[in-house]
Amino acid sequence: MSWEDVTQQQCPIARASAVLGDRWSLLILSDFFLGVRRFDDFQERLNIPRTTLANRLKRLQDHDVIYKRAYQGQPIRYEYRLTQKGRDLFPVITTLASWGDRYYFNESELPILRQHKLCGHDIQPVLTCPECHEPVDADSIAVRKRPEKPGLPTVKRGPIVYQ
Amino acid sequence: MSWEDVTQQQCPIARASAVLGDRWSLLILSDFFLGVRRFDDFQERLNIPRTTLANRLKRLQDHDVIYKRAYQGQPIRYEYRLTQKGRDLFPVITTLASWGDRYYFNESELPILRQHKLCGHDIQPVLTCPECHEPVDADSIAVRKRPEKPGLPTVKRGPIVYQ
DNA sequence: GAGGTTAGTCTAAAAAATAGACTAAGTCCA
DNA sequence: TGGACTTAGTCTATTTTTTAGACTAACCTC
Repeated sequence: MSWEDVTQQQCPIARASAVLGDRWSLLILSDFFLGVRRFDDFQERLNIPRTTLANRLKRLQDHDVIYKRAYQGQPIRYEYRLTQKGRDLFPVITTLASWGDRYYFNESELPILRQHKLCGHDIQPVLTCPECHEPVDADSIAVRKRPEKPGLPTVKRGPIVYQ
Repeated sequence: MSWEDVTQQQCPIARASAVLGDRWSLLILSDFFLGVRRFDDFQERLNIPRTTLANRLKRLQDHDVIYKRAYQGQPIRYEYRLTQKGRDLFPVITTLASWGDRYYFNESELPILRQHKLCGHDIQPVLTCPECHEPVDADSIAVRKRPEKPGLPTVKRGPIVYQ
């Protein structure tokens, strides 16, 4: 099975990995959420090779996560912006940043602070249930395969239990 | 700047990318949360090259995300388990799965369903503010650099604004 | 002792990432 | 009119990483 085949599996993480599964994409996305839009700014901030950056921005465009937009003419110059699909990666980047903050920095030494505009607190957002509003973690979720349906592809990678 | 240097930056996403920034790690983690523990199970489910899988499991161990545990003697065989640090990646995998679900599958065709044990609903968890309990997205967060402090390294990649 | 199981390692080939020079198309300055 | 600057890339040769697939170790069961 080629990597292309893997990414076409019946698995949302496989689809997401086709877009974000490499050294740089999460870092590039994180810079987008910090306001970065231009090729040279990404390149200098991340110290990413120019060829690699061009390839990544191309792939993010191909997957409709960002789009290219002229910000001046004469000479025409383009910048990159998040699409709605791209903006919807905010929870992924935020939870990853929280994890990195927790395990690689002391609380008083966090490099970036995130303030909730509504209530004014500096926060690390938490995952909650949209129905009962309780916090959610690995132990509070039961995972199962979608039932097989005629006409739909088989789900191969379901939950497993040993013994 | 080498990749090793990038990953030592004052940035939680850079640290996290040192662990998870590649084709396979998010998929491997996602399988861990589905209960997978053994080398051959990961290998068969993901169709990952055995060499690559061995390298990834090694790296996840080096970063204290998983640990190796004997599950039988004669012949002794090892399985892999998530550490607390690994279990704390649940919000990352879950939000990524939600994003993949939203953009790559119809609602009635989601491959994996997640039920909140407490209230019984099938859910896609949402990100909320731990202080005021309101949902949080990119627009509701204001980001800033930690103020420079003597004795602490400079934060180089802060938010930027054009014009 | 033949064949099976599990968790890897080994090797050569293919693919991807990298550093760094270069290009295009305009600007601004003198 | 020419030289230096800006920005968003491309080009090329080299290095690094990934890959496929055969092989190994150590013990089991028949």
